[in-house]
Parts: sequence; structure tokens; C-alpha cells
Amino acid sequence: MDYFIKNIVSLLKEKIDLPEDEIKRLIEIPPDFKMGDYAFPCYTLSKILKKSPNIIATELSNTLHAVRPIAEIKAIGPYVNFFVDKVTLSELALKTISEERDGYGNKTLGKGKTVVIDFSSPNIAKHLAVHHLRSALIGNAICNIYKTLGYTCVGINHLGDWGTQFGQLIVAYKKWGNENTHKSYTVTDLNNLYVRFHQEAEKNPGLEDEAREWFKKLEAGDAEAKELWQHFKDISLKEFQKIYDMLGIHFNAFIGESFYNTMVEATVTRIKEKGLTKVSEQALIVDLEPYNMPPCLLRKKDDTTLYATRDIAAAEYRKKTYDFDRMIYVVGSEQKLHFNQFFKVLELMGYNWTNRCVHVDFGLMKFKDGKMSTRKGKVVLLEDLLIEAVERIRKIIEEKNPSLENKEIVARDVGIGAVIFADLCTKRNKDVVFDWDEVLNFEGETGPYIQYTHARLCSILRKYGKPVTTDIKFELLKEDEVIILTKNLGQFSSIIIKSAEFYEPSLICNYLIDVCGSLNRFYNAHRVLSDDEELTKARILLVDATRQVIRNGLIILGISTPDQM
RNA sequence: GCGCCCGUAGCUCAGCUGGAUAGAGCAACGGUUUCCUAAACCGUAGGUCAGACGUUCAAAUCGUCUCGGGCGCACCA
Repeated sequence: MDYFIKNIVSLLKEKIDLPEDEIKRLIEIPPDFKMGDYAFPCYTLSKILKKSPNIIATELSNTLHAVRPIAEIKAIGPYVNFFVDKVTLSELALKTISEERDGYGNKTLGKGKTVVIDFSSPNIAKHLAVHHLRSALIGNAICNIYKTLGYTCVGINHLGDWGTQFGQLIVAYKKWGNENTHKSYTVTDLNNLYVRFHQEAEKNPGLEDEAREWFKKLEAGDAEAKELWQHFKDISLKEFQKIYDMLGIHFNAFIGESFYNTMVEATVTRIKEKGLTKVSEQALIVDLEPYNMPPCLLRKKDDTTLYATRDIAAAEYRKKTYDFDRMIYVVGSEQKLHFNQFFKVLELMGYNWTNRCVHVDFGLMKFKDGKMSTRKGKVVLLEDLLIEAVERIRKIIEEKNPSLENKEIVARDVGIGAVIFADLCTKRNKDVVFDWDEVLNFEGETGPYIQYTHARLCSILRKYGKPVTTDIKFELLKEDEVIILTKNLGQFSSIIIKSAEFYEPSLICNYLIDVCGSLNRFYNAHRVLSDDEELTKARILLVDATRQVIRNGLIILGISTPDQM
């Protein structure tokens, strides 16, 4: 907590000849709380003073006098360790939480600033599968993290609704789609057509040319092509929305690639005018050789545009529309080169906001035996996973808490929460191997564990039945388990800031695991509700504050917070 | 071939802007419930932090190289 560090720094700066910032930077937290709450390592001084750090620590600690929020100062080996006053600690943390409630953790850091977040962005005409989870969940969490810090967030679903693949789909539809069942087409049907196209195209390469021809028509505004395309899109969006609703994910806008079709011409012209383009192998490119990258393709030899062209147009449009302070693309790391290429083009175009665009990449999700592929039908559908998760939770509820009210709602909240947490809890840049048993494990460091802890706390508060007050004797909150928990709670804000800085929701997951571990250890060691009225009042405040922090954290992750389970 | 990412306990991971004995969970074994939800808690066992060299008072953490795995490298997105 900044408050204590500030005090320690002001004590230290009187005695040692180091800049204030440097002292602050050096302060760390000891590995064991029994060693102190904060520590100042004396290695740096040792170098300057040419004395052993242990001696410096001893001497320094002798000249320092603990005042006000600092209770004790003690040298341990090469460290000067500081013990803070525990009453001040709990009072500060618990009162703040109690006052700020759902707003605890909110900072005004991002006030007046807008962040655009491009996430999920699936391709039309294919099912949402488990490998689509990562972008959707990480993006949603980052959106919530920045909102928590006071930013205005614009979540955009940059649908993959344009490109040669729609030419393929149109060809497949016209050849093998049954016109009569036109209206009841599903994503499954579209997906089958897509798969069939690729099978047939292997035998008959002419199909690819036909597909390109149809995409060209589409890009030129051909009525028939456009009508079919719109139909495919409608079918897909309807299904996507169902899944997003299940996951509780909301977008401010569904603006697919197609939206930029009308702007792309002007974008290409601008790039040309800057003298950045050249024709190579009949395609229009931006040569990135000087930057050790392959060229960025703007137009294919048949004159149609590509992914990168539309991304550049989209970036220009978004800057104009939202005047973002930052734009975050939550897209898999396999597209890193693509982002480096088109960011470079933006930079070459002279846009000074290029460095405000970041590619937040994440590792690939695959099966034990290889990559997931829609084309080969080697996928687990997202809907199936969610349904299975809910189903398994339903069985566990039947077993553990059969008298629970709202079983259906709780099963859904916990099942989906488990899937979300499982995906978010590891650092995003690691590849993940999809394993049913792992995602659907509900014990230990999992979503249900966090939710269970939250539900327990709600239960205590229900039993208590009286209003929670901060008018308590803070000196009663003195046991080790209580102190550790309180210290955890006070770290919430700094965790949010760090997770924003690194675009890393997993930090919040790990933090919540920590808080819940501390809480459960406290819970097992001490009773909250007892005959001792003052003690009960004090512990209830701690319980309520913990409940609040867990709740705020889960909401950021996009996980529901049932108060019974 | 070139570039990027990853390699910590049997498994999944945390720790990585260098610091005090490398931490969790799962799995295994043992224990805790007359009392606030045992989806919990406690204990035992399990590690040459892939390997080598280097920088440093100090390296899982920084650098170089090697090995292993993943991804990407012009008309897909």
C-alpha cells in the first residue's frame, strides 16, 4: 500500500544518500510476513559505502525510529525490515473498501481517455469453437480492467465477414446448397458447404478461380452476391449472439471487415500518394524489406483487397471516430507478423498515433495431437463445452447442495464461470492444450473455488443479518490469518493497474486465488459469528470487505457472483 | 533457412523491470466436520528452475550459444 511505502521512504531519505525514487524502487516485500511488512535491501548502499550490507542494515536500523504507521524497524541480515501498525493497516484498507464498495479499485487514471478494444472477431459462416474463447475472454476482461481504471472503452467485434472465403461459400452454395431450405439454413450447413468446397477444390482447382471471381463481384457490389453474403452473415450473427449471451460478453459495435469496403479505395490512394506502394508480381504492395519484413499486400493481382488493407482502413476510421488514446487488438500470436506489417505501414503513412496501437497476442489453443481446424472438422464447439460444464455443475449441486434454490441459474453461473476462469488464469502468451478434464475440474485453483468462497461469505453475512459497520475496534483484527488477508485486500488496486499495464487478466485470477486462500485459512481457523459482539462486528467487516473484493475481481473477469451455491 | 514465443515438482501453472529458504493447484498418501457451505482446510512426499558459458556482491529472473516444442514467413484471415 502506497501509504506505508511513502512513510518508509520519508524515514529512509533522512538517513541515506539516495534519490527518493531510487529508495522507493528498492523497497520490497519480504518472503515471509513474520520478517516484516516491507524491507529495504542494503546491497546498493553496500557498494557505495564499501561496507558489508549486514553491517549497514544493523547501523541503519539503529538510527531509524519507528513513528506513527510504522510500528517496528529491525535489521535481518542485509535487510532493514519494517513492521507497519496493524490497526492503521486494517482501518485504512477496510474503511476504503467499505466506502467505495463496487467502485473499490476504481481509479481516475483513464478519465477522459478512450480505449478501443478489438476482440473476438470470429469469421462468419463457421461455428464458434473453443479456440475462439481466448480472444473473447481476454478482450472482455481487458475491456473491464480499463473501465475499472476510468477509461471509456469501446469493444469492437471486427467480424471476419469479408474476403475470398465468401466467394468460396457463394460457389458452394450455388452448386450444392438447396435453394428450397434457404430460410432454415444454419451455421452447420454453411460450415458443411465450406468444408465441401475445400474437398472439391482439391480435385478441381478451377473452383478457386470461380470463388475469386465471386468475391470480386461481391466487392464490386453485385446484387446477387451481396444478398447471399448478407444471408450468411445474418445466420451467423444470430448464433454468435447466443454464445456471447451465455458468456456474458457485450460489444459496443459489431463492425466487420465488410464495413470498410467503401473506405478501402481512399486508403489505398493515400498510401499510394505517400509513395509507399509498388507493383510486384502483379500485386500492389508496400515494400517492407528495409524493416526486415515481407511486403504488406494491399491488392491481389485480381485487384481485390486483403486483410491488411482493411485493417489499415479500419484503424484510420477508428482514430477518426473514437479518437482513441489506445487501440488494443486481442488476436492470436500467430498473427504477430501481420500486425507488425500493418503497424509499420501506418507509421510510414505518417500517423503519429501508431505507437498507441498494440497487438495483445495470446498463445494457440490446440489438442494434444495438433492444431484445431474448422476445415477438418477438428474442433470442440463452444456451445457444447458450455453446456457440458453447466451439466457437470448441475450434478455436483445435486450431490452437495440439493436443497439449493435457483439451481438452474447457479449451475449456469458456476459452469460458465469455470470455463472462463480456466481460460484466463494462465498468462496469455502460453500455448494451451485443450483438455476437457482440466477445463472442467472444479477443485483447487478454479472459478468455482472463488465463487464458493464468495458464496460462503454471503452466507455468513445473511446469518449475521445486521448492517455492516466500520465503527469497530480495529485492534481486535490481530490474528496472523486476519492480517495476511487484510494486506491482500489492500493490494487490489495495484493489481488492476498492473494487469492493465501488461494487458494480463491472469494477474487478477492469481490475485483472487490468493485472497480466497487467505480467506479460507482464516475461515478455518476462526469463527466469525460468536457471542462476543465486538469481535463479531470486527470480523464481519473483514468478511464483507473480502466479499466485496472477490466480487469486484470476478466482475472484471466476466464471471458471475452467485451468493449461494 | 530467417524471425517470434515457450521450456520451473508426475501433470497444469505462479514467481521473471536480479535479491533473504524456488511457491500453488491437480494426482498420491495421511489427517480435520456436535460449530458460520468439506466445491474448504492442515500435513507428508515430490525440483541439477532444459543445458552450457557469461555479466553481477547476488541469476529461475539479464546476455550469448546449444537442445527440445509451438507459431509465422506474397495474393487466406
